[in-house]
Amino acid sequence: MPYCHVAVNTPLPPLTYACDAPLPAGARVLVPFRRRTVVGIVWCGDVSPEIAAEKILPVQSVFDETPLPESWRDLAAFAARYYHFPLGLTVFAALPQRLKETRPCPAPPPAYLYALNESGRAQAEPPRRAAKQQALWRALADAPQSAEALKGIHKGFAPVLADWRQRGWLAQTVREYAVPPPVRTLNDVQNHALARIAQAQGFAPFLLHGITGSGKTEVYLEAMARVLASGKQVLFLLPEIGLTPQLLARLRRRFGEMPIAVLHSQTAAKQRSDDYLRAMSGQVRLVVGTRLAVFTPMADLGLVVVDEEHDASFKQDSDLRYHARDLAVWRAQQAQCAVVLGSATPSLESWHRAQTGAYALLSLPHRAHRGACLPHIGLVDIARLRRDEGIAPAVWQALRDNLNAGGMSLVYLNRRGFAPAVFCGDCGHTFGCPHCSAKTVLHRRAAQMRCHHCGYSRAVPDACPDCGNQDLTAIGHGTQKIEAALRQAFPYARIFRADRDSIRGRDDWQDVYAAAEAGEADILVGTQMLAKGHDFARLNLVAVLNADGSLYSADFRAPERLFAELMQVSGRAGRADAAGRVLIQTALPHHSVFAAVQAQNYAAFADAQCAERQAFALPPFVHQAAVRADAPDFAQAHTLLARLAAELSPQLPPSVVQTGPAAMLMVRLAGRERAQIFLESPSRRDLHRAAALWQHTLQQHCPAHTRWHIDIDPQNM
DNA sequence: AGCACGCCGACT
DNA sequence: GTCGGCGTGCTC
Repeated sequence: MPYCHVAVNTPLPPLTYACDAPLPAGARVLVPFRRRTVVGIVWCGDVSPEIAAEKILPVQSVFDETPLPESWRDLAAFAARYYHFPLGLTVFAALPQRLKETRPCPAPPPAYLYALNESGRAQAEPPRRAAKQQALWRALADAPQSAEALKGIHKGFAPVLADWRQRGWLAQTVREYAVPPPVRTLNDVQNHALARIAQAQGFAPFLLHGITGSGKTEVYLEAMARVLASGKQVLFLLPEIGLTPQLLARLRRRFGEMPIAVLHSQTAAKQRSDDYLRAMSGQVRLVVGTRLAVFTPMADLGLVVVDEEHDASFKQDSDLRYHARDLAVWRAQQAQCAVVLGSATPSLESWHRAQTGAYALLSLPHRAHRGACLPHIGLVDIARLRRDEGIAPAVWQALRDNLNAGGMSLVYLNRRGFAPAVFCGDCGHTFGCPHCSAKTVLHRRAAQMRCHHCGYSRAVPDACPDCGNQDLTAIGHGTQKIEAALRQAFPYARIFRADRDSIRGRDDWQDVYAAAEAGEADILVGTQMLAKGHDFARLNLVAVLNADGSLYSADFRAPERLFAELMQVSGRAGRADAAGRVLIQTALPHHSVFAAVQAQNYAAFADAQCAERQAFALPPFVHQAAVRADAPDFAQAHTLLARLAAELSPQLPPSVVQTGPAAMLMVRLAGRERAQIFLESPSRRDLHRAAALWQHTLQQHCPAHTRWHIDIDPQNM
C-alpha cells in the first residue's frame, strides 16, 4: 500500500497516511487527525513509512483541485527552514482561509469572450420585436464579446446566452488582455533605471533609491508593463498603508481592463482565495498586495517589485515571523527574474547589499516634475523654550502665517489620544496598564484610559487611587489634544484629524482625503497615517512636534527609522511648483540624524550609520536571531533561557556570539513577561545552526506556562 | 497549535 | 456523589 506525507496545521512534521495510489504532491486532502477530519497538503506523494504501520490511517479524500505547484512548496519549505518554524504551520500560514477549510474550493472560471460560431451564423437573427436579443445577436455576430460588454447591451443576457450556447451556436475563447501603451513619458533618469531593469537576464536584484516625488512608481509601472506584455506575471508588494484605493486606481489607469489580484488582510475571504487561485493558474498576471501576498503561488513569475522596501510592516511579528521583502528576493531568485526594491530611504540591509554589489543600485536623485523643488527643513530647538500646548512659538507663528496666506499645513506627531500620560500632582502616581509595561493613554472624547499595546481600557478615574487627590494632570500631547489646541487658537480654520482613532473605516479616510484635495482643509493633524503615500497639492507646511522620542530608545535602529519617518513626512511638503517648508521640533538639535535630515542626504546618512554598525558589529554586518521566552513571571522566562544558554553555549559554532538573557525593551505585554537571548554571527550558516540547536532544545524542554519562539532577523528589541 | 485525558474543589 | 478547573501529553 502506498503511503504519503501530509502537512497538517500543527507544529509536527508532515504526517504519514495511507493511500490507494501515490498522490500528487501539493494536492489538498482530507485526513483523519485526532478523531477529527482536517485539511492537509500532500508533501510527498509516495514514501515508505517510518512509523508503526498500525498507527497509520488512510487519507479520507483527495480534492479534485489543481495541486499547489512545486515552486510554492519550495517557498513554504524554505520559509519554514529559514525562520525555524514548523513546516505544517508555515504551510497553513501561506494559504488563504478558504483553502484551509474542509470544503472543496474550485478554481474560479476564467473570463471568456463569446461569439457566434459557424452554426450560429447560419441561424436567422432574433426578430425585431425581441429587440434586446437582436442587439445581443448582432454584437456576437460582429465581434467576440466579454460578459461585461453583453451585460451593457442587455442586463438579462445570461439566460439568453446560456440558451444559445446550449444550441451550439456560440464559440467561447479565454479572454486575453493586452497592456495599453504608456500614458506618460519618463524622464532620462527614469528611462535609464527602466532600461537596466528591462535588460536584466535571470535573477537580478535592484535597489531603486529615489527621493520622494522622483517618480519611482512610474518606473515600476513601466517595468511591470513590459513583463506583463511578454505574458509573464508580476508580484507587486506594498506596505499595509500604501495599498490605497488611489494606488489601485492608478494601476487600473495604467493597465486598463487587465485583471488584478488584490491580496491583503482586508480582502474578503472568497475574493482572496479566488485571486490566489487565479494567480496560481496564470489567469491573473498582476498580483498586488501586502506582505501576505508574497505567498501567492504564481505560474510564471517574471518580475517582483517591493515598494517602500524599508517599511516595518513587511515583517510579521507573530506566528511565522517572516520578512516579505526577503522572501520576495528569494522568490525572484527561484524564478530567475528581476526584483526591484524601491525606497526613498532604503533599509540599511538593502543599502549595504547595494554597496557591496550584491544588488544593482538605481538612483532617482531629483524630483520628477520640473519646478518641483525640495522642501526647506528647519529645526526648532525646544530644549529651553517654553511651549504652548506642546507647540513652540516659532511653529505657532508659522502655522498662523500659513493659514493667513491660504496655505495648507500638516501637524504631525506620532501619538494618538489626548495625552500620553496622566499623573497625580500630589503623590506622583502614574497610571500604567495592568498587563503591559506601558502607561495608559488618556482618550478624552471616549473618557477612557487606554493601553496602546493590548486591548485594555478603563474609565478615566476621578481621583488618585493612592492618595485620593482629585487634581490629576495630563502630561504630554496626543493628536486629540493638539487638535483641540489648534481649534482654540484658530477657530475659523478647517481642521481635520487623521489617526487610527478618528479613521475607522475607508470612508473616514476618503472624507479627509477629499477635503484636503478639494482645498477644503487648512490644517491636518495626524500620525504616520498622514505621512505615507498621500500627496496633497496645496500642502506647503509640515510641523513635526515630537521627533525625539525614539532617540532615547536602546534600539540601534531608532535613528534609521527616525530618518525614514522624517524624510517621508517632509516629502509631503511642497510637491507642486512652490518649495514647501518643514519645521521639526527637537530637544536634541545637534543629533547627527537631524543634520542628515536637513541636508536631505540619504546616502551620507546611510554611510555614516553603516560605519557605526560596522564598528559595533551590528546588522547588516552580522546576522541576528532572537530566542524569546514569555511567561506570567519574568523569572520563569529568564530562568529557562539562562539554563538552556549555559547548556548550549559550548555546542554553538565558534562564530556565534550569544548575549543575554535580558528583558525585552517592553518586558511586559498583555499579561506576559518576556526575556530574550540574541544570537549573532557574521555567518548565516552558523547562525542557522545555532538557531536550529535552540529550536530543537526548546521543543523538548519548554515548561508549562512558558512559551517561546525564534525570531530570525528581528526588527524589534 | 488544539484538544483530549487526567486528577482535585464547589454544587445538586 | 457529580461538574468542571486547567495541567500534561499526544497527534500519522
